[in-house]
Amino acid sequence: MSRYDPALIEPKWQAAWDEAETFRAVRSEDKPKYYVLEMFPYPSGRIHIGHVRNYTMGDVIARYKLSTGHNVLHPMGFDAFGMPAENAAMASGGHPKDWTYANIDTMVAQMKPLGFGLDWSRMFATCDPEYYGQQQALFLDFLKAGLVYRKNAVVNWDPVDMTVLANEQVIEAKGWRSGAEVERRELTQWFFKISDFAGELLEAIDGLDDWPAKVKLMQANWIGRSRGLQFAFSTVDAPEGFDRIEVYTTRPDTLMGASFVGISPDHPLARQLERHDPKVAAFCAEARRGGTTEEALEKAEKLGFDTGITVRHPFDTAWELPVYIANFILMDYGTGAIFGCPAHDQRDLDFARKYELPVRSTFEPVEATEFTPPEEGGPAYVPPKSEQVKYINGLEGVQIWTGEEGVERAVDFCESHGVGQGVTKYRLRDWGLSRQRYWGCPIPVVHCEACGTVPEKKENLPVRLPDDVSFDVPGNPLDRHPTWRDVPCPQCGAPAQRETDTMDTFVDSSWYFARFTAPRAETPTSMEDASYWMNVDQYIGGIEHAILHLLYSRFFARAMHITGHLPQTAIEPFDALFTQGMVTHAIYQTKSPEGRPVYHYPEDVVLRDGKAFLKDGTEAEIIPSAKMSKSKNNVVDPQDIVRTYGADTARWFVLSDSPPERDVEWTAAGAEAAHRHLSRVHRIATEIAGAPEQGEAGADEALLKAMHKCIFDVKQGIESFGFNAAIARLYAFTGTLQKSAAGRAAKTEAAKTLAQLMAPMTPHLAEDVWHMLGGEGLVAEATWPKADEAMLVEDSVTLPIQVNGKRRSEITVAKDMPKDEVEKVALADEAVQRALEGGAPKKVIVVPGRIVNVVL
RNA sequence: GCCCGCGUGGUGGAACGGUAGACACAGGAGACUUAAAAUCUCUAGCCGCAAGGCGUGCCGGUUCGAGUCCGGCCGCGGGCACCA
Repeated sequence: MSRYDPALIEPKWQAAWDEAETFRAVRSEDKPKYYVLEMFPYPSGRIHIGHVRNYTMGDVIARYKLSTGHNVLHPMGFDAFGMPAENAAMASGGHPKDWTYANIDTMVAQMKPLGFGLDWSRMFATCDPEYYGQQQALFLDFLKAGLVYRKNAVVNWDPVDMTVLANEQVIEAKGWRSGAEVERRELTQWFFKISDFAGELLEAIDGLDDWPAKVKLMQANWIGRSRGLQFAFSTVDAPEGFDRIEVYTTRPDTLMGASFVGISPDHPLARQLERHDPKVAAFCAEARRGGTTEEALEKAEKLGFDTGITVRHPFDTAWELPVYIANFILMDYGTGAIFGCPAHDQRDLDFARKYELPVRSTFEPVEATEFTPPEEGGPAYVPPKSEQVKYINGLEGVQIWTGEEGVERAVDFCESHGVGQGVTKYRLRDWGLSRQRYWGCPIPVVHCEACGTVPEKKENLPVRLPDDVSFDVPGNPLDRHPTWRDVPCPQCGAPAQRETDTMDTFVDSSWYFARFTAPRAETPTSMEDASYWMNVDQYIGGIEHAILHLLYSRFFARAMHITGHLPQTAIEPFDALFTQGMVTHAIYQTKSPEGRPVYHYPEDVVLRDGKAFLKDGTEAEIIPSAKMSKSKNNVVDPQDIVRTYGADTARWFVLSDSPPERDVEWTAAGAEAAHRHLSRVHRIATEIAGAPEQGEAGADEALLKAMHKCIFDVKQGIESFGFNAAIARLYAFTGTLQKSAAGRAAKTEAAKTLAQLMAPMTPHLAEDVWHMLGGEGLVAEATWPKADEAMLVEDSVTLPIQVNGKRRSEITVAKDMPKDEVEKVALADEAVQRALEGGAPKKVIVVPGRIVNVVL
């Protein structure tokens, strides 16, 4: 009798699938299509157990859909541009290209043994010139369609290395290499006009029925539609050309509580003042220090500079408000100027107290018990806008309105008095795509002294990255390349320079899903293929991409439609989205004599009675469920797992213990258990031949009934992403099969069905069992079993009996017993009688088929 | 700081508002074995001999009934526009 030997069977069945081209996606109209996609990986060097979980989930769906009669597209590629390749080149010489392609080779070699049902013939990397050339073509079409433009924007500037830093390279407001204090500096950069689509992208969220609600909420908040008032304050003693300051506010109802006007250090007025007043210049320079992230800005101390300029209140021209330059106001939002209402905004209140500005409430709680108004030292009063408040100092006398009513009324009032107008604004900013780096897709334009910014001609694409570059000095090698920049102007032929910025890597990942539908097309997409395969029916990836990647992709799909690269039906490219959790692993930690943590590899630790010991007997602290990280020595390598247990065990385990949307902790014991179970299934299958021809009375029927229940539950589990629940059912059914006294025919049928039900998760083992029991062809190509409804019905049901909501007993009754009968049986129950103490219940609630609750 | 999640036995987790702890790990007991491994059986939230009581991060609310819904807090995680 052969033992379960994954090292033997896994390569064998992988070869069989290759031979049969089982997973080659073929466009044909005879079957419905199904496109399943996992977020493609960055080629960091090795695949991670988290990848295994992600791709296994996709593979379960892909294989399941294949067995339900679909043409399945399940591709794989690499998101291959980005900083780590340049960092590697800086750290250890070499070229980003060599590093990246070597990593891709390694990772593909690690992925293949896992037996994913992927169409490898469609593979590409975003750093392939064939891919980024098409991306350049898209860029040129977007440019022509007015979807791209240039403007100034701030970057993190390292004044020592003289280079632009990514946010992650700014550590505590200092450059990661130089340690120099980072400055915000303006550069002219390229932008996609995503803000033109803000309203559309927001409204279309409603149609994304199969997206997680939290992702939709995050996107909606990110786009951030707000209703407010835009109006101008007239200034007193301001420089020429600044007789008005435009402000935008979402709280015009607090206008009578205004106490100052704040402008961004980058506001034109601040810029003007800066030119003539060294004190202003010093303040603005100080305000521009530190990183560019919203988090850094929010957490920085709120500072202001009194310009000495004042503005007149629109409803009381005798009332003058001071104008401050304030470091927390962004030029990108609204108009770069606000009015501050300290009573109803904590940040404004902190600011007012610091600079001794007046505080004046415009509304208070309807019932002002235990309320300390901000005037008297209380915190800013900021109730939800849906809550009713009492306007004591509003524009229209004393009123009780909700905040929403107050805002709408204030907009109407201001408009009717000629003070500004109601406007809808979005928080969403345009997408800056310029990166001052080498390892990215070159932006295909040329700067000509005579013609200005000129698009490269499409026939000259791809604009290839030069290979002869070095990374021994900071900055962008394209900038200092001796010849690459110099090209004739595509328009006039005069000497000109290429754009040296490359594209944000989010651009690469914003359309790869479309490219997979025709990966070798000579245009970015092929309409025929895109129309057939799009949309992605099921997209699977990490929650960390909830906002940017997914929003950019939604924008790109719209832009690609406008430029004729995608059909109208594909403007929402992902029909269903699933966000999976991480794979975590315990950290084993001891302390060095100096008290520093020392991390130990799992293989150097012995577990005993829930405690961890090193080889020398020292006990190590166990930190459970930690994100895997190389520096913490708690990374498990899929290759090791496959070598020890086989791919099926790895696949089974990553799906089994936790719901897919949550994190799962990798434990050696868990992997061990998964492997034991798979061996058991294999053994059961080999033993069926020895089962008696005739089973015990009723055993065949009981087994087949359990089988149909299992078919039903597993289908349910897979279709609802309840893989862990499906696996729990498969464990149970395996136990039933093992113990069954059924005859050989019934057992064979049950085991073959078990193989089919396990096939999406453990495809190699399933093929082996299927083949062993005389299944025809490949189980991967077999039709999914159908549950027989008649086998699912039970005739009696067990109901719990509660007394006052606490379970006291249970009764078993016929499934269709009428309510009043059930009530009678329940009341007759011994435990209920004891609780009643001879009295009558106040009420009896009978939920048919569910529960009985007796209320005393 | 802002936005979004999550929190259930020793552990991972299950549970259309309806028997909290399915399934699994670790543990305990037993069978088989000269012995071990492998395998199989039983057991198992906590306290308690038991009857019973207590239990889903904490406090409060809605409900006949709350892990699930609502409000407030605590802790952990994701995102915050140049990490991918």
